[in-house]
Amino acid sequence: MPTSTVENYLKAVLVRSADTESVVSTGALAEALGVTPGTITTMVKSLAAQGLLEHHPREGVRLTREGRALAMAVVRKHRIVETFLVQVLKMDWKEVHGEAEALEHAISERVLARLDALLGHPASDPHGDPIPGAKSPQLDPGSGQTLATCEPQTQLRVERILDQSAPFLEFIQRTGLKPGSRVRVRERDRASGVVRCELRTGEATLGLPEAAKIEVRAT
Amino acid sequence: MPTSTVENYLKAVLVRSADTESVVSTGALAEALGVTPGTITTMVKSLAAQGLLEHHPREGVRLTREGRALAMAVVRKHRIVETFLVQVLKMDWKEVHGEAEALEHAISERVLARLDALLGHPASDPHGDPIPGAKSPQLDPGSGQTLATCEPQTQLRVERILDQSAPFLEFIQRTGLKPGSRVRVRERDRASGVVRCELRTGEATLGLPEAAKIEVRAT
DNA sequence: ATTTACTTTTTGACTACTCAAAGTTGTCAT
DNA sequence: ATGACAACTTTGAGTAGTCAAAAAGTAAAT
Ligand SMILES: [Mn+2]
Ligand SMILES: [Mn+2]
Ligand SMILES: [Mn+2]
Ligand SMILES: [Mn+2]
Repeated sequence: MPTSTVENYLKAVLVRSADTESVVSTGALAEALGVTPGTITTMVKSLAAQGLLEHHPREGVRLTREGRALAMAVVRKHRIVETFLVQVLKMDWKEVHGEAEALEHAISERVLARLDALLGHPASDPHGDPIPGAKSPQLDPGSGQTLATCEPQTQLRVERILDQSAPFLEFIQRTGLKPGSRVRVRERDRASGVVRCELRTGEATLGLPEAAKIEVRAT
Repeated sequence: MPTSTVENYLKAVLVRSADTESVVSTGALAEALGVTPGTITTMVKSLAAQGLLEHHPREGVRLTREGRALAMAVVRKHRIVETFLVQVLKMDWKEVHGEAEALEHAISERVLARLDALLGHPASDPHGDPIPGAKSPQLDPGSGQTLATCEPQTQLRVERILDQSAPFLEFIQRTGLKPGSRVRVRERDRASGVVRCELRTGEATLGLPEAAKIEVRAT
């Protein structure tokens, strides 16, 4: 069985890989995992020796099929656990990430299947991130549209929150925006970078960089 | 934060300590934890250095207040998780122990409190083992009566299953006996060691050693 | 073609946990 | 007392994961 360290490393590579071709730099992994660059190099060589990824020295790292499958299973656990914590245990969706970070390594396939059934086989987690299927292990296409790039005045639905840092989740919680919310961009000022949105419960004002972190889809 | 290894060691000491006075032998711990005796000696010295237990060389080991509190918290998590797995996820009560063995180290106090509330603050787990309270951290008094020692012909209630090995759980599952079951001992043959019990759904026959592993209380 | 700055890798060291095998010690039967 | 034996501890070694600091490579700026 892979250790939780190994699972965390592979997951970090997965969520930072745009496509199957691209490599992820060791520096980015060091940053993401909160360890020194030397540690990444050491670990990456060990993971490569185990056939979980390819190390292209001074270039970066790419998952093998096996490594990707393992990482995807971890992501699936993480997102189902988050969904459970929010929907069943009624926890705040801005505090579940940390809990899931530990639980994703302790949940067996058997328990996972039960949770998934209890939740009605959800397609996305509380942040709007897609849950890779049990059999169809594929990751997010993503509409690519955000509040910063969408057509103004059209009816939109918030799909997912791209930035899941604590301060940003805190911020949008106050605006009332969350996955599933209906919104329409009222006005977007190129110069000042202000985006004003109308939503069911009132109005929200955010800056352009913030608007870019909220993925939407036309309805 | 203590590692899960430390938590498992302390828990193993706790559940093998009759009272606060008695010591647990390192050999018993090696057996229980599935490691060599030398490993226990090494770890025990390290735990003693951390103030979690006292090591009396060649005698045994005793938890400190701090070590006992930590171990009790782990037992509480273990038993609440088991209860959750059975009551909410409808898992088989003979397969939840292994799952809880891992989850007990990954559940935060916050999640624990939510689970506890969801379950209605249960007093005992699916095997009948008492759940130490959040504030009143105390462990099982236990009636001490078993199907092997109780008064025959009286109305009894199964309190807990003392032997939780897979084969025994498998066995009593077939008999229909489980915590909460009503039973009456019909006949107990000293010579052959056969104990015949009457229960709601029929009759169960077990050997004396098996009967000793089922704790009951008069109703 | 050098220099500079930045990233990545290497090296040496340390903690936590574990085992196999050798060494001790306490107890109990002679 | 004297062994003999079982239980326990010590020793030496190995894996996994980590860091600090030194070394090496890359690429852009001069
Ligand atoms: Mn994790
Ligand atoms: Mn999420
Ligand atoms: Mn455990
Ligand atoms: Mn139990």
